[in-house]
Amino acid sequence: MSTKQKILDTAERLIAEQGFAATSLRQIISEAGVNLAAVHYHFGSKEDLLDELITRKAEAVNQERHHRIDRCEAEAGSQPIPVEKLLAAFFEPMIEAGTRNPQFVKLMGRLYGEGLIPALIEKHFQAILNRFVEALHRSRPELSEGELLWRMQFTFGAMSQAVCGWDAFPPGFEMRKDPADFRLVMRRLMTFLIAGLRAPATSEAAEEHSPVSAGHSPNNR
Amino acid sequence: MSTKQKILDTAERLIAEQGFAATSLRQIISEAGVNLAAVHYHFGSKEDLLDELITRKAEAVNQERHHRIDRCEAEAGSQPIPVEKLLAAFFEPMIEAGTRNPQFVKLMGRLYGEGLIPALIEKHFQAILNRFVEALHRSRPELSEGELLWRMQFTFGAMSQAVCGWDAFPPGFEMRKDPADFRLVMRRLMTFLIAGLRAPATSEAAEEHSPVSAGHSPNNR
DNA sequence: GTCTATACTGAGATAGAC
DNA sequence: GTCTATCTCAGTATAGAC
Repeated sequence: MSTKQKILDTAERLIAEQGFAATSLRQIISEAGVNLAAVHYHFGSKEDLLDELITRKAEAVNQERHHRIDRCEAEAGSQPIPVEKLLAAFFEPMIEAGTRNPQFVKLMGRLYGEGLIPALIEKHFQAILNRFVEALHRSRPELSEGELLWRMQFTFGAMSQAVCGWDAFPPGFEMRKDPADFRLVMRRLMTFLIAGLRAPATSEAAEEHSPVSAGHSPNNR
Repeated sequence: MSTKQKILDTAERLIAEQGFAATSLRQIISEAGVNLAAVHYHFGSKEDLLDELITRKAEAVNQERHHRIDRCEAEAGSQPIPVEKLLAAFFEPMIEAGTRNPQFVKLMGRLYGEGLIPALIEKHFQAILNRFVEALHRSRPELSEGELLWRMQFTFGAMSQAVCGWDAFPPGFEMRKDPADFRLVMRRLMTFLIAGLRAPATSEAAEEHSPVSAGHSPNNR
């Protein structure tokens, strides 16, 4: 295996396990059995190494996402795409990738949570995110753009916690794991997100006495 | 103002703006106008400084959370607490704190996203999280413990993105901000989360062809 | 083109003078 | 309580071996 491959594989594993900031280049090169300067020869910097890691996996996932949304739009004709189909188009390619290689998806979740390197997010996900939001806008035209964007933000926040797996659980809960595998967790995530995205619009009027429970009739559950 | 106070205030501001990893002690002491060793004298380490930051604000918020859940339980008697009341009991104290001091809430959101220092999360939030999950369990007894814990995880993932504010938005979307203030965003978050937490249980049976859209009838939206 | 050795700057941490 | 000096380890840069 080439030096470059050894670095990429080791980095992917360690960053998925520990996060980006917590993983030093020296740990990576030590476990990969290569020289420190080889990293900068092949990648330029730690951040550029991360960029390569994302590129080599995310491109395929994002292409598949575009194809699935294409198909949804073809099926729907002039109708909006149902929210659950849109979510499936976005998440299933990631789930497939994660089933084959859990490390990569975990790495992506960590990066999103760490708020890492906005330029990387932009470079690799700007296009597909735009498409997702615009399709969502057609599915939920009664939502303001502001509310739509925020729901997207909530969606990816929930996702990032989901794909990080049990690692991200608060200590004390992690011992209560059930044997849920990755795909079951993803289905639970979809259940949660579909309901959240389908929720009626939040009233924009300020409400002094019940400021945070707008848009819901007070019933049980 | 005492050296200790100057360090705490400057650290809170900078960490809220930049994140924990991205904020160096040297930047903090430079802006606070104190000596580097003073940080270690007063706090011991960068991590312990963070601990103090959390302690001085989170205690009050968590106490208020306990009081609100107490009141909900008293009102509900032997009945389960409705999900939206439980969420309000958990989030409104944070929203009040964030309205008075946006920096602190933003800092907490960043920490949660960064996956920072599980021991800190455990120390400051274990008790209240347990209470939240147990009350949620009574409200949604038909959900397995696994699904319940995951929904809690999704909930806090969404929350962490929400309180970080527009800072966490992918570049390209941040320019499309509407003038949503903190309280409106929080109400949108509640709308989203209440719907997600109320969603019917996800079927645990493996489904080969529609693996991620279980628990939902295929209708529009 | 690839990789090694080594040095540079800035990070957090610590010992000890005052 | 405070500050200087110093330690180790991080990411980075470069000169040169092969």
